[in-house]
Amino acid sequence: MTKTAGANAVDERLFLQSVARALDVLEAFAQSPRPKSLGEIAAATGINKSAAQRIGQTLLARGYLERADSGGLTLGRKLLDRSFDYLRSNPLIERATPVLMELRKLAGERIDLSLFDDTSTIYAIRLQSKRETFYATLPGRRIPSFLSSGGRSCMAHMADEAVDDLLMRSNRRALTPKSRTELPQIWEKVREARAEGYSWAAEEALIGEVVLAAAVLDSDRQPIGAVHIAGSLSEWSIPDFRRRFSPLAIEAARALSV
Amino acid sequence: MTKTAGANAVDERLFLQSVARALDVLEAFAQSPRPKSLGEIAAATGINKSAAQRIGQTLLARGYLERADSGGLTLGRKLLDRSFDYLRSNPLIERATPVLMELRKLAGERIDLSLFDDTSTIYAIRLQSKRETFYATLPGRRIPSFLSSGGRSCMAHMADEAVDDLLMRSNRRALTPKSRTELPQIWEKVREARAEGYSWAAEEALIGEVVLAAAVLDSDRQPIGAVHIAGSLSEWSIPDFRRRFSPLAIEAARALSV
DNA sequence: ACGATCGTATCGTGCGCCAATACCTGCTCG
DNA sequence: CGAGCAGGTATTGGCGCACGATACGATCGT
Repeated sequence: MTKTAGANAVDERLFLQSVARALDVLEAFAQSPRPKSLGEIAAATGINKSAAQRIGQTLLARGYLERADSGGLTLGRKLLDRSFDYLRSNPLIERATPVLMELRKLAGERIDLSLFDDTSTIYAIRLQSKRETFYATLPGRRIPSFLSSGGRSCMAHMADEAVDDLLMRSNRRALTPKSRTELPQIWEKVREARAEGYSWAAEEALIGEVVLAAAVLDSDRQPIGAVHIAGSLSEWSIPDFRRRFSPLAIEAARALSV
Repeated sequence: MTKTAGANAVDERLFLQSVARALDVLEAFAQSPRPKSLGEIAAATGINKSAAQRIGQTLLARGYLERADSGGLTLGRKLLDRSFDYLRSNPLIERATPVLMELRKLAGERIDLSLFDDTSTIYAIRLQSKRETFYATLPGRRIPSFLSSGGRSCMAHMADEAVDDLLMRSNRRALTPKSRTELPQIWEKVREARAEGYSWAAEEALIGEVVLAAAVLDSDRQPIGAVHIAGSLSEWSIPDFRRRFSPLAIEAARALSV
């Protein structure tokens, strides 16, 4: 449970305990999304049963929790509304959508837009390819920045110290046997991304998958996200894939920058 | 702002005011997703500036709000995590994903999975078609049940009185000139859906679009969602579209039921 | 029949939140 | 140039909301 410390710290006296607890309850489902009883919620969040009851009832009344068939509580549909509002509110996503649709038509492969969020990277928009058979590539998924091509392409636009700092704070756990977890290996990819203008990764997050990504920059030239193109190694060699799609990703990312 | 009244009412004494207010703040962005100042938030939610400040700081610290460039507050990326958790937690979505992917490969048109939520219908999964050019079809979008093919296909599985009740509670505002807003017109479509096993709608939500949908039922034979297939009227005549895709939608919905 | 665990309900107390207020800063006016 | 406004930030005393212990009936599995 990273506390999002430092970046946006807040005066303790302005911090609402009950609101934070309510968020704790919702976040408790991140670890295991199964329905939970009041007792489980209390245990998972470290609050007592009474508080869990009150928070549960409140979130239930508002639709952020729902009764499960089992009698327990599950996450509620209202959460989708809030994430919809977020997607609408983000100007990058608004202007990215048509560009990404066009890109997918052109490339014919899966296109993702990821948002750079420090040590992790969030897939915000996912446009499946025609022959996609991989399991649930849901929007909202987070991937560690250090092993995603999108994260590395963003790091390529950061100062060396900032990259080092990010990598030090990352929990560098491998997702596949091919995941690069050692600092020199990752730095090598970051430098490559700086030279080439994009980054690529083969089977570092998912076996059989090759991805390349180019960073999207804001008006201060800071990376805010990346455009990904993902394909299957059963259909492409890595050199062919890079040669064919890297110009497309770079061009799309450039169009979305600033 | 429907209050989700009745369905899950709650003892007032267990209702946490500050949690509800925090949710009010997040929901305030639904009306207009632009960044808001503390004053705007206070005005939009009916709380005073002090409370808005405290709630804002708390949600900011947790990542559910972020500072906008302008200095105001916007929705935060953390909202995407919660909606991701919801999607993972919903068993229908889990088992639907591979089926829908297969369906899209087969149909070649846009596929949606919607969740039936009383007077409105939420698009939970959206698989774009190759030639999709329509503007941003984001997941989490809500459409009134009465004019969506998915909503009507769900109504077809409800008792007459329940349908009447739902329609009476709906705000039957047209989205396009072709939207059916009068009760007899809607009932006609519901009866048609009962007879055919699916429902269709042409240009009732979006000009140039034809959609058909079949309901997904739970173990109690209650409708919980629908499988949609959407195409463009520039490519299909309505009879051709119905003839070709209705069996696919019905079959997929049946596979997902129970 | 039983203990365990579920959700629900009650209640007195304490402290966490309330709202008013003041402060500082950067605007945009006249 | 200074008044005026709206922005975010910080402080405070007092009230009332939320706290947590506790108890209740229902439903399980044994």
